[in-house]
Amino acid sequence: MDGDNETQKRIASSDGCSSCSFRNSGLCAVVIGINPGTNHCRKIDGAFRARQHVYRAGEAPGRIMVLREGWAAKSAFTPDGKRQVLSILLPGDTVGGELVMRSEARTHVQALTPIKYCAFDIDELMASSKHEPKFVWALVGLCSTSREASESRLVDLGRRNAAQRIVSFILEVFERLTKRGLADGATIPFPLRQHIIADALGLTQVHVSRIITALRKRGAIRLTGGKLTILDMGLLLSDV
Amino acid sequence: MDGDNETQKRIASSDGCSSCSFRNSGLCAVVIGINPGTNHCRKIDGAFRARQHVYRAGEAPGRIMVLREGWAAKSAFTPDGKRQVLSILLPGDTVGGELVMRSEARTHVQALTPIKYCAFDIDELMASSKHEPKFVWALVGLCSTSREASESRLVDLGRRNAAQRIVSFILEVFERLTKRGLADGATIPFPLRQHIIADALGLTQVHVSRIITALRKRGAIRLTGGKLTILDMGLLLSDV
DNA sequence: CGGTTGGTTGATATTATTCAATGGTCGTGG
DNA sequence: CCACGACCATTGAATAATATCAACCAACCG
Repeated sequence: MDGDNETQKRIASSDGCSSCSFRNSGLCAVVIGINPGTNHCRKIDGAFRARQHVYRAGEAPGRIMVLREGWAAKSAFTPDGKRQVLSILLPGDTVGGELVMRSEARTHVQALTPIKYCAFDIDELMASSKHEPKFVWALVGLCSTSREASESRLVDLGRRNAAQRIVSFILEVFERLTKRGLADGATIPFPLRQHIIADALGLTQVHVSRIITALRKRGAIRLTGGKLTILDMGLLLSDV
Repeated sequence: MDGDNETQKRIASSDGCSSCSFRNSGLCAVVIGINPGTNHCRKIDGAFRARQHVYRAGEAPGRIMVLREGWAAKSAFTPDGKRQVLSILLPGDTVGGELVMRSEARTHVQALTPIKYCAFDIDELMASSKHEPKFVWALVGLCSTSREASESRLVDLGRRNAAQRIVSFILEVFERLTKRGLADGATIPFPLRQHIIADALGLTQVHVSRIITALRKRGAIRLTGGKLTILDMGLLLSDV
């Protein structure tokens, strides 16, 4: 589908955590809490270029990652090659939480922009934390959050039309970025191609184009140069 | 939407577990393992009639249940009242696992047939098991399984047509029942109304009717009297 | 400069919905 | 036993939503 060659550069920086804005949230907070001291838990920093695969279905990456910068998409493919994007991964998101339960990935994760991540070795993590209820609860939290996200996407795909899906998709991304402090008022970074949005929402790129054009003409949003601004929330919600 | 009156009968049978076919699987096995002895963990047996709500979004049922008999559906509703069935619950399934993370339900669970269940009080369960890694891992397992199910449904809704969705839905149910020993060869109980199937797959009841009719005419399945038989797996898969 | 990627637009085709009518099944009460 | 109502399934015709096909444009990059 796209010939990338898995050449992520790995930087052996033993602790970028102190400067990381996600050190106090999600998985990182728990891991750092459980393995205190300077060298909480061995990890590897790394990066991928836009469009590279982080891992593919069937692979066993053996590590769980936290996105530090950039966006990625987790997707599944039908036997006849159609793609369904299961979730959009934003900075601060955990990638590969599923690998704790089954070492072999069933989904593909692909970088949508250049990304930087930090990775924990699953075996080590399990060895040191398997019996730590705090750690396991963190996994429950991660899984539960992403299940809720899948379920609300399910409602979108099953029972809402194209315009409603796109609006609720935009709002979801908007809120997630805002919570992480990555929004600038009503403006968020929005590097997604229409094709990805289409594959996330069960639509075609052409149809996504039409609807986004309509939203723009209506004056509900501005979307240029990888930035999206919500100009009028009322108008945006007018057909949801 | 439907005037039911929550009149579940509660039978104070302190231990139906010894005769329960699900005592060695899923949540029950873990709870029994953690709280050994005759009275492993206080629980309540109960029943609902077909169509009754087990709980509604916004309620805090305060207990987690295991379905012993009968089928149920977990659904969400859009603001304009459309229903999306998130999952079909079969005998042996855990109902309300989500309530461990947030006490207030965000989904509705409704009995599709008369059901019997057995319920654990969440507070008690948490008090005795919160720090038991085995218990928490069981939650990870439950959540993870249902997330995978949501995700594969997501692929159906996003990227497959009506016929493909219906076939894969039938096969999913077939496999789940078979795993639990509730199938009789190629025949399974199938008490689902077309309207429920439609709401699970993002279709209309009318369209479900057409497609099932087509599957019957083609000789792929037999479906009468609440029983479904797969007559020809090849034919069934011919448009998937 | 030419190739590639991403986006827009129009014409047309397909898929699924909506509306509407009809018949079957099942339980309940006379 | 039959009549009744509630629920469920089937079918046809008309319509709406979305996909497909195809052309074109703009931006970007080596």
